[in-house]
Amino acid sequence: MGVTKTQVFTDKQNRIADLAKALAHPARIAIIQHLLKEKSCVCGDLVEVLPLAQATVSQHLKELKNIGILHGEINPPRVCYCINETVWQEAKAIFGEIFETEITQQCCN
Amino acid sequence: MGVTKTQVFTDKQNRIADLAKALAHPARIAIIQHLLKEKSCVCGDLVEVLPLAQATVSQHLKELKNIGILHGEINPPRVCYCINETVWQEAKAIFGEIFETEITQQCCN
DNA sequence: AATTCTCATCGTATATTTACGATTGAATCG
DNA sequence: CGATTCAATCGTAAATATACGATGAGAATT
Repeated sequence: MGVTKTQVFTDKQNRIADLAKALAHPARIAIIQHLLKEKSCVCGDLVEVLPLAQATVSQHLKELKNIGILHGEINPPRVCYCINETVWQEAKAIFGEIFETEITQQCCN
Repeated sequence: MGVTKTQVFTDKQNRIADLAKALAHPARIAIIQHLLKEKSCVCGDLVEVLPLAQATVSQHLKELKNIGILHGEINPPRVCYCINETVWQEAKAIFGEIFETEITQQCCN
């Protein structure tokens, strides 16, 4: 995309947007769903589950790691991924806060 | 970005990703927050609130309209925007479902 | 009819995203 | 040591996103 003018928004707005961006791809949703459901969280398993090349899966994992949602643990010769509970709770709270708002106003009357 | 291979993912995974993508920019978060908080939802008000050009705001509004989160009501010479409660509830349910999952497994032990 | 107001759209420059093959790095196995 | 395995990274092509000035469309006002 182009350059997002992050500096003109609040830290919180930027954080919400970043967390949402991490969820803004079906492959990453699939990765998260898999990690929530299965015990196995080895990278190779994800490559089998997802119909994407290994390099692409690795790239998606990197994004999820960068935002903090996942962390990987090297367990040679494999790498085990799991959800970072702290960030997961943060995301849960942030989205929960947004959606808890009741839509009171009937706009445009 | 590149081409997302949407056809290899489930409809639900794609829908979640699309809704997340709508939230994946601080300007759109700011727009939604404003619409949740204020009564006024006229486009011009948003242009004043956001430190972005009118064309840019209009573009963000269009994206939120496309995904269904907002709808606009022409009220000459203004356009009044409001949150589409149906889609809002859908998003609330979808994200709620994801985050309600308990993280049981202590991965990589 | 001309002006003004509000907002959408066009055109465009630039940056980022997605995807994949190829390669590299690290560690185990034979 | 050489071969193999697993995963990250590199390099790259193509598509998409962001931002903004300029222009266009529609309606009310002067």
